[in-house]
Amino acid sequence: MLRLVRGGLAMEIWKRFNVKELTHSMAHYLQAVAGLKDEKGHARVGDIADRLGVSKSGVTSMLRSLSARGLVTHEPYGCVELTEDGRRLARQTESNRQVLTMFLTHILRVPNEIAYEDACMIEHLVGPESMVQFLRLTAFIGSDDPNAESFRTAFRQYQHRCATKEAAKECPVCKDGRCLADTFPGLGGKFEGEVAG
Amino acid sequence: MLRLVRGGLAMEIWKRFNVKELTHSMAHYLQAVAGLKDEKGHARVGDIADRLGVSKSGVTSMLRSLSARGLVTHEPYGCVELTEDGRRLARQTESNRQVLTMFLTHILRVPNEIAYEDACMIEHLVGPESMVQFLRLTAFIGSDDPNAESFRTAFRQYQHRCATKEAAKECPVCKDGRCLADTFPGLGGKFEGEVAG
DNA sequence: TCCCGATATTAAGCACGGTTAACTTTATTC
DNA sequence: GAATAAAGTTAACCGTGCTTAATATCGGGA
Repeated sequence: MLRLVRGGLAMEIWKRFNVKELTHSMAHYLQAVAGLKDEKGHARVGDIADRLGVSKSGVTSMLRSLSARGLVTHEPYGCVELTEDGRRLARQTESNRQVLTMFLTHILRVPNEIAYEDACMIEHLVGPESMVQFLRLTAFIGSDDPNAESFRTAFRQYQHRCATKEAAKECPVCKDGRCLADTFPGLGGKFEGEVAG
Repeated sequence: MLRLVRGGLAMEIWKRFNVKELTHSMAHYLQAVAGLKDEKGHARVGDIADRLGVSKSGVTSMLRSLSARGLVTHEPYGCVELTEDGRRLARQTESNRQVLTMFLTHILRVPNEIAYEDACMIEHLVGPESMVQFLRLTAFIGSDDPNAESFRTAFRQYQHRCATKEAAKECPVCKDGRCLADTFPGLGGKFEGEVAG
């Protein structure tokens, strides 16, 4: 599956993983700097290292990369500042994480710890077009629109039915009493009773 | 944010990115092998290289890694076979991609190309607990449950309202006539009229 | 059977994102 | 104001996943 990129050359979709605006690490460095700036007024190498659980030399090295991309400024032995681009990307990633976490916990009702981890893994990889739609769906399902309210109730009931094999027999979605989740690879019935709510 | 891992040591959530069962590349190599096996009956180095758009030496090298992890078998100059584990992971990743693509295109109505790319980026990163809930939500919204049907209609209308600033003024979800999408970083109103439907 | 072309592997190198150890700079304390 | 502690940097190294170039292996035709 190819798609054109700027310049006319083609690159397989899966390979674009490595040319994303931000790597997973970079996204978290930017968020660490933004968070420290908020909380303490400044971000220093040691603070970033502590917050991310990496060595100080690792931070120095990553700051070089981020500097080269114009996302932070950092003179040796000084504080780290986000550039305008860096601030924008930090905000965007943070917002993506919030929307995804909200969707996973409130709509899908995935256990919190799992939701946090999944959101953290993909926050920098989901494009803005999808993210805004995630936000719209989350907001709408949570709204007081009467259709949303009745949907919430019905979907909760459906999730409960799917959580036990016996109840799934009367499920309007599942076929032949087989929950879709049963045919879903890698699950092995491990979700019986797992859905909160 | 820490969480315990096997062995009692703690690892920051964001760092688990690098210790996932599969890397992004590995997931796609496995899927390539599975696909070639299906389509041609066998998978050879050159076929994999062509399908993924990488060099043959890159394939050889990656097969060494996958072999070491027990996901493929490959004797020099021979064909590549998936092990039981490799097959399982290939199936799981493929299934994840399908569920995510369906959710993004059918529920969120993200343009196809964008949905494919986003699904491809995150397919190996979303845990099974979240994936099965994605599947349930997608299935339920698409079902003929009357609550689902009225919800579909209402959500489509909401998406349309949000797609133009004027209509958003009457939106039951947005506050003060400001669509949530407007306060969402990195969008800059670029979604006016973008939602199909 | 020998040779050639296709196929595959190895070798060497690169960028990334880490590590530890050694060193330098800055800050604190007396 | 020097000694020392704390903070930061550099150097050397590692594994991953690619690249190109050179080499090795395999299979089919004269």
